[in-house]
Amino acid sequence: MENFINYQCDESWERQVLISTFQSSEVVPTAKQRCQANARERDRTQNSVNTAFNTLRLLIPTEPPDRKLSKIEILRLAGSYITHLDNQLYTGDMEQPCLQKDNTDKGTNLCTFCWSAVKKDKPSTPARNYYSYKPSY
DNA sequence: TAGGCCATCTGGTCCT
DNA sequence: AGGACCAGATGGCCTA
Repeated sequence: MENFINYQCDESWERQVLISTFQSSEVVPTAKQRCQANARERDRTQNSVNTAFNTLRLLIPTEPPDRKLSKIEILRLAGSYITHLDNQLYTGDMEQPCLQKDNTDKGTNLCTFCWSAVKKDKPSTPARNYYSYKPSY
């Protein structure tokens, strides 16, 4: 019969708790390393991934500015916003709303950020009034 | 209550 | 060998 020690992470998930003792020299480090890896992965997700999402979120203009966005919304809107800025950079006209091809490739639509500026009925400065959020990507 | 979103765990792969 | 990164699975929470 194999012998091993049965560990579980404690309630704070920071350390191993000895549940029961058996005999096996192989299982012990594996369980401890697993909890350590879990902790590293939590830290990476919270401190690295989520911080990156939060940083990116701050660069996306919305109305209201603190509007809650999901992660997929952040990614999609960031892409749309980059396209919007690229269009304005390409035309060199910050006053003229930029156009984007729609998904069906059958025509063009006003881009999300210019659309938002128009919707706010402040056409004089569209480049600075794209803070409304329309959930179309 | 179903669906969306998220945090966490887990095992695999890659890198140092 | 150990850590970083990644993707899949799972369960909890929230909202329409």
